[in-house]
Amino acid sequence: MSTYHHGNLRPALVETAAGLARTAGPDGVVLREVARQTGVSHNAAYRHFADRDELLAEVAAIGMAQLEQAMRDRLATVRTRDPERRARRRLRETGRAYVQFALAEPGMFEVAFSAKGDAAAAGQHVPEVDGGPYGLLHEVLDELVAAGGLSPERRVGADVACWAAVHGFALLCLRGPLQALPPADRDAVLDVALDVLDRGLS
Amino acid sequence: MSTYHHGNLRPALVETAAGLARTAGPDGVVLREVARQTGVSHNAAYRHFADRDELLAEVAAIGMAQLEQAMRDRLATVRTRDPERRARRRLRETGRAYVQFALAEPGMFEVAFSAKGDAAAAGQHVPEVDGGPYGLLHEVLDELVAAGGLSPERRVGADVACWAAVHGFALLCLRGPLQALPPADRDAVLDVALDVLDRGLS
DNA sequence: TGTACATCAGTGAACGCGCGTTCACTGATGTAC
DNA sequence: TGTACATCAGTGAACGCGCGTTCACTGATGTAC
Repeated sequence: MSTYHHGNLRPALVETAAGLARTAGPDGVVLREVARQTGVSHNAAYRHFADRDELLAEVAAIGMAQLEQAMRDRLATVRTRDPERRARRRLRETGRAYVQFALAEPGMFEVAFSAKGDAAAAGQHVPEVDGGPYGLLHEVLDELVAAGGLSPERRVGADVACWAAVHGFALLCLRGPLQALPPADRDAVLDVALDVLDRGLS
Repeated sequence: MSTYHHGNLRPALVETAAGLARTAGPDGVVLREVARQTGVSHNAAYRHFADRDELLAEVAAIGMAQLEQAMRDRLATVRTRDPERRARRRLRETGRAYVQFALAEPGMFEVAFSAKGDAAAAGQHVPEVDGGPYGLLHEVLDELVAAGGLSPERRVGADVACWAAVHGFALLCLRGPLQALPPADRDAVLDVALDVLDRGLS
């Protein structure tokens, strides 16, 4: 039996679980189904994870990493030269990519934000820059300050203002009253909201 | 048996369900538990609701109504006289009340936004003014335009920008990286975010 | 006012489901001598 | 190189749980005559 002493079971389970998360969200990550799809008995996972939550937390981390990567990929497409316009453009693309990921991968997005008490985050008040989507936003806002597009005193609450705006927009589209908005309108409305943000920061 | 021909079972079930929603969110609204707490057999609900989703939708409507009421109550406390300042202040209190309700009543808030396909909303793209929290926001923004605090062309995307900001902020606090933020800091950070919004609109 | 009867709004038992988790186990692997 | 043995990483069966939903039922209510 090739599944016996699989050798690679932990990552294999995580990968399967991530697939389920993608298509079915947090509730779709069911231990027995993960085992089934990995071709292993339904309790084998307990050799590698204390319980379901531990597996889910791993998937959440993957979701966060994917979200960050999607944002980084998008940032790399900005070709603007002028430093301030460039920084401003990068900020906007950050937000666009965030929303786009959330809408393209709603299951993963939801799992990423469904982690119970994240042990790492529990200690700190505002999350310190730790990489991840928040770290990236932080970087981009720092760039904007450096380029002169944002005064240091307004830099303070900028992170949260930006994040709240795109996060809220994404969720209003996913589970809220903007559900039925056609994609084209969605982009337009998002752009207007990002304009407000842009104006509010400068 | 006083529960036999209860006479008032439907509203009684909804009320019990709302209580469960408050304390335990959508997953807490369990038909059998609702019946149990109402003192009625576990299948009696089927005389009044097609299924669990129908009951949950009713609770969601209550949640929305409560949210709106919390916002209206807060609006009534604004005493500012100068029309533009007044309108601006009212807009801010709208947002504060929204976030405050979400944090004070996370279960209800989540249920309010967890309704499956809301039949009413499915037809329209951007929800028309229908009362509810969105309708209230709409009114307040109209006031701001009337008071000269917001130009008509910037009025267009203002609804979504405002709603996304407070909705996102609330969710980052409830299920996101701002979970551990102490309440006092939370208010301060929200105020900064609302400042950005305010500046972006004017 | 009294009675027959239709209708309504509950009941109790059961179905079928799938879950997370635990138990004692066993086959595969690697290491010491 | 061969063997004994400890350890590791799986297995299969079972537990206990609670759910949503359906069924045939029955007690209570109201109405027509």
